[in-house]
Amino acid sequence: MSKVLEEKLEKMSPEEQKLWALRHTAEHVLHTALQNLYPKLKKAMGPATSEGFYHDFDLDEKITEADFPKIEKEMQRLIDLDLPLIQEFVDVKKARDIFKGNPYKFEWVDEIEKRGEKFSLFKIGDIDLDLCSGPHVESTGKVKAFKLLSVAGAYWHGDEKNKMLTRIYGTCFPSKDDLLKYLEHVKLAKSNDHRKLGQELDLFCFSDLVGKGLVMYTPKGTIIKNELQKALMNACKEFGAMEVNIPHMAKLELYETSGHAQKFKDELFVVKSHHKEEFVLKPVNCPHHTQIYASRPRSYKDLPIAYVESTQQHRDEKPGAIGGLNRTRSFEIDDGHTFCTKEQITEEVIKLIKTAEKFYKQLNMWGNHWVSLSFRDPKTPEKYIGDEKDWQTAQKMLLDVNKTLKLNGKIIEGEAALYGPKIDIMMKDSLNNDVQLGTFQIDFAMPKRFDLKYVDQKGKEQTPIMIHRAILGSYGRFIANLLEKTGGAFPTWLSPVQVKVLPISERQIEYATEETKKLKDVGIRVELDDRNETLSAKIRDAQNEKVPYMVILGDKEIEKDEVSIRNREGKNSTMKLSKFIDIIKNEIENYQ
RNA sequence: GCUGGUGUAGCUCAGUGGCAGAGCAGUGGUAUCGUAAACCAUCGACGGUGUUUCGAUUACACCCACCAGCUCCA
Repeated sequence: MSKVLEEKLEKMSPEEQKLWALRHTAEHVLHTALQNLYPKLKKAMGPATSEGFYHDFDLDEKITEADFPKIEKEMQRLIDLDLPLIQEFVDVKKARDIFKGNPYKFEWVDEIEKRGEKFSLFKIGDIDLDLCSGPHVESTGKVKAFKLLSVAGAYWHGDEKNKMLTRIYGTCFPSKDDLLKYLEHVKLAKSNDHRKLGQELDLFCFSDLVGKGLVMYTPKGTIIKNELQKALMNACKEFGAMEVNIPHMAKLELYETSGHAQKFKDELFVVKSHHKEEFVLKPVNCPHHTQIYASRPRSYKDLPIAYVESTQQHRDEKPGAIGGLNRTRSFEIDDGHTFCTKEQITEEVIKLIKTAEKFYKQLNMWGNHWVSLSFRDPKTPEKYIGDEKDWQTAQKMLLDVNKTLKLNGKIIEGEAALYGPKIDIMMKDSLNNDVQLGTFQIDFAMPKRFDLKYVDQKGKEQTPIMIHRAILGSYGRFIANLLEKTGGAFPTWLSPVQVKVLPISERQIEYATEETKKLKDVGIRVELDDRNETLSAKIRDAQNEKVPYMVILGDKEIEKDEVSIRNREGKNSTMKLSKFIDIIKNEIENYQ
């Protein structure tokens, strides 16, 4: 068994290990069934995953979901035969003999030979023999509830230079009940897809005329974005950050100096001037911020200097990478850079992450996340800039921060930024994919490349360190995630419409207009539903819009000079309008 | 960019090699209504460009957009 797999299994509970073995067996059943149905197919590889399993194979014939019933039937046949899974060990020669004509398995054989491990094979009855170190359940009959989910392409070894194989995803559970529950859960999560909710709640849109991956926020979506921005900028100013503002383009030279141009040249938008000049739309803000820092001499007494702004960035992403609000070609982020001494780094990062924690907690998002310690991949040093020693120092600092703040971060090698390691706040989206929101990055390299300086106590010039940071990251991604978590029922302070006034009949419209104005005058976002509809219809619509409060006005309310309040949970109460204003104002202020 | 799929009205969905259908929304009316959909009428669409065909929304090709996955993500 490979070291990686061994470590992975060690971390699992006995139940998880059992499920893993079951899914792994289901995967063998899948590839055996495929081999039976498509004799020309070349098996490549297939593991169990946290959600199920998949198998990658090479086949000229096209396979679509329409073929699933046929494949599932063959799988069921193998399951019904209740074939035992038997482990065998062979030598190199035998292994090469068995997988003759299959370059993928040959590669595994070479790899295993190089590692000096034993050639372990698993046999399903007498039908299938595959290179595999297990573990498995004892027989195919143990696979009680499985389902094929989707078919997709996947590069061999995950490298786009390699051939694209066909991948079939499936899942498997100990019982039919568990499987159904899982499928139901997936369906529910998909119904909370931010793209669907954004359309339904009228928050943002796209246009073919404007272009792919270019989002536009509607008035309601803009309210959410602006409220987040206000709250965030206030939070940042609490620890002394100063707002700055930069243009959306710069000369290519700026990014050649920072190192971005070399690494991301295919993703830069180029803007041509009529004066023989060429600019690029800014893909990041750090280089601009270094130039604000560099605009005057700095003393150690000035440090740390923290710049922050909410601003758009533009990246010409590969078409296949674009989707919804999670990856657009123009997006706003809350970006900031702290210039400090080496000694100040840890304290500054801690301060920033604490700010983020507070911000996420306000929105009930702290706890849904996991923390990635995104370190560099020591195997591919060419992907990064800066000194080896600085990287080690920075990564050590992030480990300390992780420990101090009990972030429970996972080290992910290869996820670092070009110039330094990061601590990333990660969330799951409605499709269970990881998305990065907040990020905190230590950068020794860029200040050197821009030749940034400060004067220390002894009057000597020193190079500062840069901390790149975003608390919520991209507003689009953040709003998408918040939408998927809340189903669109935003807290009152973020709700585009906080109160909807519903007169019961035409008789109350005049009165309702006055009450609406009173609410508007105290800064509450309120709408009057004066359509010629029944109360039930108005409530239904307001409910679907996820409006936190409805103010219902009929003859009774007018007579008593009171309002009837219905919240979006369906609870009713009656009170004076002034009292309602106090309650809602209080709720909004306490949130922020 | 790659593999596979999808594209019919603002939204959700039918349907067809020969006049494209519904529900909701919108608009005009009637009812003046008490906590999740009143009633009647009415407007509105085959993503684009070519090809085959007497005739293409339907078949084919290309383009565009969207979806899932892979790759990428400063």
